[in-house]
Amino acid sequence: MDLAQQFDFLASGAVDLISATDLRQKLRSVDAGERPPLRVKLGIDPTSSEIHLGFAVVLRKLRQFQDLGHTAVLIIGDFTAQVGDPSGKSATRQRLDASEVEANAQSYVRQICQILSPDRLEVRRNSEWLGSLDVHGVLGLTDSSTVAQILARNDFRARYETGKPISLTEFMYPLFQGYDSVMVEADVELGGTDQLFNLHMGRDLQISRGQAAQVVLTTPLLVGIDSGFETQGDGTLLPNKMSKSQANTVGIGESADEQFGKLMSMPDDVPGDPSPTARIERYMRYATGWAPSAIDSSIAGLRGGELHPNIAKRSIARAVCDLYHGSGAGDAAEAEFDSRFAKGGAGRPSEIAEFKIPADLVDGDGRVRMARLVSEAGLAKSAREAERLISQGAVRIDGNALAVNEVRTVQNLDGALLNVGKLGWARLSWS
RNA sequence: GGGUCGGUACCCGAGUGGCCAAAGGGGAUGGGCUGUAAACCCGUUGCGUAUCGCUACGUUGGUUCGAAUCCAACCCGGCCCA
Repeated sequence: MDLAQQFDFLASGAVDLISATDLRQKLRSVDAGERPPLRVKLGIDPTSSEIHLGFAVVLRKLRQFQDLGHTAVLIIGDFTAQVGDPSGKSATRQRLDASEVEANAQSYVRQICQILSPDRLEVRRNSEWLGSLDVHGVLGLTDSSTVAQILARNDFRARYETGKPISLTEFMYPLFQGYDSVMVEADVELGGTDQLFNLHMGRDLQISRGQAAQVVLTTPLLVGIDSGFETQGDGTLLPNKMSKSQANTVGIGESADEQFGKLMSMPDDVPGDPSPTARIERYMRYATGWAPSAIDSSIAGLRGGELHPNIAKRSIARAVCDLYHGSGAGDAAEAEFDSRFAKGGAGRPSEIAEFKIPADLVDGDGRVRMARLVSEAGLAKSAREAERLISQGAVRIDGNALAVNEVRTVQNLDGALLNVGKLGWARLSWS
């Protein structure tokens, strides 16, 4: 690739690029052999154990830098996770303890290797330098910014105006993230658009420490698979981004069947977006890895009515499965999906976990306490909830709804198929 | 530090001595309709070998036959003043 192509490749899909000139300049220096490949930083706070499709957007951008020979510097925010990033938050985030953070960090590194190349990858933890920062060091960070600057951020302002608490540690967060850039001497930092302020902080701190300012490149946020949204002060609707705290994620480490099912069940549209197929369009752009020309023609088809939304979703779901489980995984997941849910399908998954009936649920005459059985099998949160489900006819044994006070014995339950609602299945056994 | 308002279930929020396991909404969930989509309609939504018990309205005590509700102290948050 020549320089212009490199630039276009890296800048494609970016929301903010600060600045294009800087990036061109840096690429030119590398190309001319005047400096080593770029150090491209991406920070991730190990606040949950799963990487989802939303974060994959920026990870794949990082991969593109790797593919051009640059170095990916992945910062595991094991220190900052215990501070809590306020970005996009409307409430104070719960702080995590060190052991949770460590477990999440290890899980992250495993999953990230599904996207990043292990070559040209540098993984650092920010406790390395933040953990030993003394009061002098902290004060040195604070004098490069003002309360007004930080308070001007939308997420802080909204909380301030509605009387929600903002902790001082959250105020510090952008500084810590910026300091990471100084410590790893980042040439470029990537992030979602909600990270723009934090990324800018990195530039400011680098300049104040005599380094060249990093290039900042942000990628779009992916909406979640739910239909939720928040109404902003000016009345516009802000759909939920994909986020663990909203429980609207599709994890890259989830099974292909789960991914497929989740993607099929998401709404087509997005609150506040006029296109009735807006969500489908966004997933095409940000989750599939398709070529821009293919995406454009599919979207035209959706809008023109030649492409049915259901067909489009199937394509997206197949693409995602193929991306994270290897070519062919999408077809297999789709076949499984159809056998379960399409008309005339068996209605159940091809593989069902076995559940041994616990002895303490069986009385002297061999009768089994059904409500407890359903909850012990993990198909209801409590026996009480299981009772409700039974009364609603949602609990089936070998396909037949269980009546409220119906008596079942271990003998006739051994080997039976227990099913709750559309998704809960277990093969019972007794030994 | 002073003043003042507040802390209710997963979330938002009503309730200010018994009719309160606590209105309403969101979310979730069972079902109908469908494209396992949305919208829409109906049901459910603390736990427990259960016509009863336990836990729950910031915490701990107290008043009362009886407390989310009244009183005291304490903890936490918002706002105003310093």
